[in-house]
Amino acid sequence: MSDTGVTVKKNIDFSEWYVEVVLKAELADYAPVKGCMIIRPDAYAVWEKIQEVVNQKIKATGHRNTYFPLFIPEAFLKQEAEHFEGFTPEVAWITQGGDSPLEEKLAVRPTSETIMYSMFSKWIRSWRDLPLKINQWCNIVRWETKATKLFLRTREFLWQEGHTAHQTAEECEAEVMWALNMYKDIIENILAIPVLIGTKSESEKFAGAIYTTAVESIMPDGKALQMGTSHNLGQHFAKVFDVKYIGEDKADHYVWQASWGITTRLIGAMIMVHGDDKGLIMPPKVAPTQIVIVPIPFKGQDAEAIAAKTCEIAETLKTNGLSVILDDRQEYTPGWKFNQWELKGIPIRIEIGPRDLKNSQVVMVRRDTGQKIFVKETDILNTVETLLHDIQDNMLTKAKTILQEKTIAVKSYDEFTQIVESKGGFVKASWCGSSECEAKIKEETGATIRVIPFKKEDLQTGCVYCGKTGKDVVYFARSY
RNA sequence: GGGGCCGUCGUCUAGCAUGGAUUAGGAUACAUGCCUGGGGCGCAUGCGAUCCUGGGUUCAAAUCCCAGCGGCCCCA
Repeated sequence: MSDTGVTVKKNIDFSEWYVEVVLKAELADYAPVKGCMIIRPDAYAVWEKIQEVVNQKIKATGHRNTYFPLFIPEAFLKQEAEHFEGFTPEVAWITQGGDSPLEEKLAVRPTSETIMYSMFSKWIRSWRDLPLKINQWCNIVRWETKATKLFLRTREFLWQEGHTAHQTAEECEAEVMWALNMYKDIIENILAIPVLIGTKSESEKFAGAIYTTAVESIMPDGKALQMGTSHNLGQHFAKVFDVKYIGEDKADHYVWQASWGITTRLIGAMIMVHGDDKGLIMPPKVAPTQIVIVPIPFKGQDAEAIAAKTCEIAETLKTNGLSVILDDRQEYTPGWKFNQWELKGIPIRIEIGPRDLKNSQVVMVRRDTGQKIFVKETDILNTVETLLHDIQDNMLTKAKTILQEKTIAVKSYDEFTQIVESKGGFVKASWCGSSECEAKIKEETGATIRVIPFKKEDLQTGCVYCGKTGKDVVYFARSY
């Protein structure tokens, strides 16, 4: 047994498991610069798949892609006080160009609200220019000081940021919810990760927003992970960047704005939620390779027939739009290849050996359950398509069970701390709405409010911390 | 923010306590040839190391000391 495979069990040492899967499945690597990562082809392909789906959804609703500069003048960031205060601890600055110091230092964008809206004020003149709905795919930098965690916490990462301007508060609010639901849909249906949605508390909201909505999920170690955010910026930025339009009523009005984003973090979530002791498990809808075909050749004339058959099947699958690898490498044994492709998380493996040739069949093995199925040659295409759907469904179902198991409603603070400190997960509790209680809970347990759900609930108890009338039932958790 | 652990061929690691002779050793990977092939196959040969970086101590440093860089874990 070599150490090319994962050497620790997911439920024994989760952190180590995660590092090994990421490195050994060749998803990413540490860069020579602290806090930075290299996204390798298999992971980048997942990102491209996410981009494809997001692009399709945002374009269908009239958003267009753009590109804004990486550098933001200091004055812009300072324009909106709360925004500046929120981001300044983790902004990277450029203070010198070539040999000469800059007169005004430039921020490496931590997010693009300010530079974008400075342009919005130039572009928006009349109500006919609205809504303005743009998006950009880019890298951003947030100068983290904590330990690097590939995909989850790096100083530079990739994301998508949508920015819109509207005539009315209602329309803006609808945009915020539209983006949030789009994220929920993609994350659940493409990445097979079930999520909670809701708003963030005052202390957790985006710096400069009126309110922030978020998509949150729970990881197998009981920590929550924010999967995407959609902010209602109201008119805060419009007022400081002077983004105004002349309305049908001939009067000047400030626009209402929304911004929303998802990041390459999603890939980290996918790895954590779905992987097992053998390595990665890719949801079929994002898998760069959906099927791997492994010939089982024996010496003698069968070998050629098997090779021909595997080629033929690979071609058929490819022409039907499936992504296939035919692993006909001579230097590895079938068993070795099985392990390798399982590590990489390919959803379906097809084996073809002499026995199968004789019986006009193939062996299919699904990555999520390990189940072996004998399939008649004539049924291959149908079975593959059914299986891919089943695997996708099964992965979501499994993940939903985990989410359920890891969501526990509590009525007392004792119960609360006990759960947060033992198994973690989402702890559902009443909260009076005060940021003092929220801060105390964070200080004492490390748990923060992940979301305040849109659907009001009543646990029939007062605030889990102070006992006063519960305003909302919210989800707490320690988080990444 | 606080504490701890770690860094030696591509990878995993021995050596470090008690400084010098192991030529810095092994495994794995890689290359070549043969052999194998339904769960990490075997044999042979070969290639492969600024012992993380910089300084210090010493006749002598992978080994001891200091600083830095990078990674991991725990606590808040």
